[in-house]
Amino acid sequence: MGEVPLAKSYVPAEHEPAILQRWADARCFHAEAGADGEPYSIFIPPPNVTAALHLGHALNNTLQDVLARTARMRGRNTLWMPGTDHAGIATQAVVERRLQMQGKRRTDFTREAFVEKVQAWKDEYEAVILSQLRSMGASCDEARTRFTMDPVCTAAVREAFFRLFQEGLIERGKRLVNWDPATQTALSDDEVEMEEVDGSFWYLRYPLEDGSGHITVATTRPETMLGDTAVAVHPRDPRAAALRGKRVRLPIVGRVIPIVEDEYVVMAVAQGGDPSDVKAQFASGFLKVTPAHDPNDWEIGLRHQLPAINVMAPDGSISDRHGWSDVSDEARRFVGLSREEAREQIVQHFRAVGLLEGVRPYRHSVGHASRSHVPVEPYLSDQWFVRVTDPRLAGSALRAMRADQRQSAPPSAAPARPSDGELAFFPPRYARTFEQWHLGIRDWCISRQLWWGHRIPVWSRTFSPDSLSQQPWTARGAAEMRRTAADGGIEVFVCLPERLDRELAPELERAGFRQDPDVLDTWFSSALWPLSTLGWPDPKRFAMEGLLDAFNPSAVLSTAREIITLWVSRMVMFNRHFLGGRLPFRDVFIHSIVQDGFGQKMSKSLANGVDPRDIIATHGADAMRFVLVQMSTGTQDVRLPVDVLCPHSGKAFTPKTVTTPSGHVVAAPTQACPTDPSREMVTGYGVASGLAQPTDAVPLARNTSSRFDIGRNFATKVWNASRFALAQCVERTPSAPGDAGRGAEVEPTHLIDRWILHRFAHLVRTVDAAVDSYQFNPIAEALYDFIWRDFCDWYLEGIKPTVKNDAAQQVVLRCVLDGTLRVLHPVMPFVTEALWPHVAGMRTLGVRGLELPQSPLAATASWPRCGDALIDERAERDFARVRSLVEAIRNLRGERKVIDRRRINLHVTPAVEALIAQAGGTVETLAGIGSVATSALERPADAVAFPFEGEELLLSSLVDSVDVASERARLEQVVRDRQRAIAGFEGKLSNAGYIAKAKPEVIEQTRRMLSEAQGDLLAAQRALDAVAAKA
RNA sequence: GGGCGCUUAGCUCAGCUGGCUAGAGCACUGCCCUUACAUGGCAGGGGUCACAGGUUCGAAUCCUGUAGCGCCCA
Repeated sequence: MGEVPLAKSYVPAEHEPAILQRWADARCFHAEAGADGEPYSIFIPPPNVTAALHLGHALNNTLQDVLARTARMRGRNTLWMPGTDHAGIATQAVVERRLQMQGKRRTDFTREAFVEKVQAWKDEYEAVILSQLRSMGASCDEARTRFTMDPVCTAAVREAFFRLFQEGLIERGKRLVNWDPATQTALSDDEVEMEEVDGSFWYLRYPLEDGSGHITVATTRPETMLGDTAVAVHPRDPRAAALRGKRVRLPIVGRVIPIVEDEYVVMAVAQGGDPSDVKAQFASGFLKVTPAHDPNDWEIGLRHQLPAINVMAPDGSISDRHGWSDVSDEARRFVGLSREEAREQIVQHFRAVGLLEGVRPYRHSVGHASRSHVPVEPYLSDQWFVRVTDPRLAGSALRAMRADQRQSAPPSAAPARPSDGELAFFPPRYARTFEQWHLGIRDWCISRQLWWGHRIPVWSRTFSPDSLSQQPWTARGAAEMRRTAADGGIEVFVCLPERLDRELAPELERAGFRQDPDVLDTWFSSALWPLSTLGWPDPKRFAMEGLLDAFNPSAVLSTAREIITLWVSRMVMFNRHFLGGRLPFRDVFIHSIVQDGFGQKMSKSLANGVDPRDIIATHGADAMRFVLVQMSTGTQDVRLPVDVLCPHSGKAFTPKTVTTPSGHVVAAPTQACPTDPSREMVTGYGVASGLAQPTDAVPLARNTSSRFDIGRNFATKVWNASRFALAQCVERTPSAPGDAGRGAEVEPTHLIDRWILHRFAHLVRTVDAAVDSYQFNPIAEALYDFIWRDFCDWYLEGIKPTVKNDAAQQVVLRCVLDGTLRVLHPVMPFVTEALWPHVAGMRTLGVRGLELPQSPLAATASWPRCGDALIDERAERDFARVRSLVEAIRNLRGERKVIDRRRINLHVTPAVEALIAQAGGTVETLAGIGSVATSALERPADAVAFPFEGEELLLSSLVDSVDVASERARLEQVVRDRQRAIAGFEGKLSNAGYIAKAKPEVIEQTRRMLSEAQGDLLAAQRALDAVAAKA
């Protein structure tokens, strides 16, 4: 080790595979429950198996890896649990779409055969996702990789469902759900996207029953009028009193329905509605109430005990077989029409009979199914629900919140639970999202009419009341629930725990019971992720003893904003419910969203996401990780302009764009080669939209982005700085066996050595604080500034003349390099691991106060421990003076275009001479000084003066001849500059309020700066006089 | 409708509890292929901190309002 000379530059692809292999061989990311160190765990938010990961995932996983690697190096027993999610509806949809292209449908197959096809898709993408994670350097415990439909996860789902069922927290209910008539399944709220559509407001006249006239309702969905069971008016509407107690006769249907008063109704402007409210401008003041087909009407129906009449079939057509019984002859001709046709014909009818008062165009947002893109129908149907509104669930989630992040008092609970008040959000503002959600939470519909997912373990049968005998199932370990159906029959629901499947399921089926065909909402199994992956409820069965107690609760969940309600909430509720109040994680970190160059979120459906493997190919994994960490600020989402990489020429270019039907800007399906326009390529959007297919001649183009250049350059810089540092350490003293890095220690004496150690200690402190508060951008900034500016620009340049012959300085150099690679490792694991054998292999002596125990791998090296001995404020101050002196001189050199090679002479005062002596050659080296003269007595003919710390210093032999005019101009500029500064400081100091109220140290600092500026001014004026004398 | 965020250099973004002359990277200009690094070095130009009020000795930072952009929930 340490003998192989380092190549001239760091080429990621030449190192990454070998390093991955090194980590795999060492199994250094595998965690066991009983291992040394306090447990630290993170559960990966399992990515959907619908598609490969994009940079949004890469961002989240990089941040988790930074946390995991840091924890591991700090000596924590660290588990990062990887895995993937089956994503019921999304995955089924992609597979169905693929079948559709072959002209087939799901129903052409048996359920088992179809599920097998989805399984094949899952296997393919699971493998892709896991390999993406691996190539990013994610330090997951691969041996523990889980999939949400693994047997171990299924066991948890079954147990959770059974317990909730037994506890009365699962119920069968007729509710309005978001129904997708195309796929004929219920959708959760988050599977519904609002889209702006051009619709209309139709104004329909409903005659009053007593023949005294009519009222006019305004609606955007006239076809639902068949199911109207009331008309509502705002109680403050001036017309309400006269109508109180009256009824209307519903046209077409003939149903006589009441007029109710409800504050939900938007008043028309003419009746006192808010003129600035668009709805009020369109409102008639009367609202048709259709509880079975509108969520707001459903609520009104509940308030006024109105019947709900469902007039549609699951496919969205008008139907008299799903709850509509009072079908009149006139209404019969609408039965069987699609909802679109029904709308048209009903409007037609109203027009024909003179009851259509008007139509006004209206643009409004309508919920669309996120997968099938058809308008969602609020639909009354039988579904399974989890009663999350129960205090045992939602209330428990609220009580878990940390007191300082809560706006409202938590619901009281007896008894208090162990993790009450421990859940914290970073950034804290997201606590509000969590709290608001739980305060307004609604029961959670968990059935999905799909084939891909966890099948609902409930068997049911309807009995007539007289034939219902004693059912034997509960006595044998099952749970049972009964309810009376609309037709008077008794429905019996039997829920089986998994262990009884084999025995009881066949018996149930023989007894006429049928298993619910539906599957559970994906989030049901996701909600159990921190439990199921650790073997709950039966760790022995899966050889996972001890894991649950060691690694649950986890340290932190890192996820995106919208997940707070979808997933975070449900994990908190379930984990606490099933583990006696224990939280699934103590901290929740919400990361920023990666957008494309047009400010659009990267998404699979838009295909504007960039595959992390593309960036790894062009820039390397470390470069990608560094930039992602750097982009992670607490406030803003991140814009990432994406370029296309031409497969013909290898050139990156900005693609031509098109606007999609949905109004998004994306790279056009095909692009021309930037050097040879006759050659073309296909973009990711081209493939995803089906508008283009890659071929040999027109291949798929990968993406890249110049945003990652800085990361690539930084990795190169680290590599070369290390290479140089290693080359300086000529006097290698091989470490004695067994002395494990705690041998003799060196006490640094050079100012520059003391300074860099101080800076290093400061770096570690900064990174520690940033990691602990989940502030990722400051981690990257601190590393970059320290390594590039402090270490490379100042330290390495400064020690060049001395280090070769100074063994003690070599020790400092090696130790700082070693420590730096450690602190950098969590962000850039590959380049640090590649350098590690060379650097670690060379370490012999240590520096007092800096603990760097030896380790065979950077990944398992311990985090640097910096003692107080490294803190040296004095060195910091003195070196700051050195820097400003060097900068002043360089500034003059730059202005005069003095080439770097040319040595110049410096004339200084005794005070500055002392500083230069203390710096021990650093000033001469960094400023290109040939000689330092102590006397300001004589002024060489070619002298150029500059102020420094209030004194006049001179440089000579800068150039062969001095241009007096430009010299004067420069000095006059200095004078003006200082005069302006002095005026500023004096203004402050002459302000009585400032003197009276500002902090003393602030005033003191202003005074110091004033006096220095005054000294500088005098020096500049003296120099100006000297120039004038010459002219 | 409720909630949250953003607007700082040409571009992408820092700037925490108010206090040095507002920073970084890229881009731009000049000089330099000096034996770690041209994926580099040195120097430089560039900002009425969206707008209008207010609080304060002092505001990019705190408060109010206005305009624009975006996200989440309903």
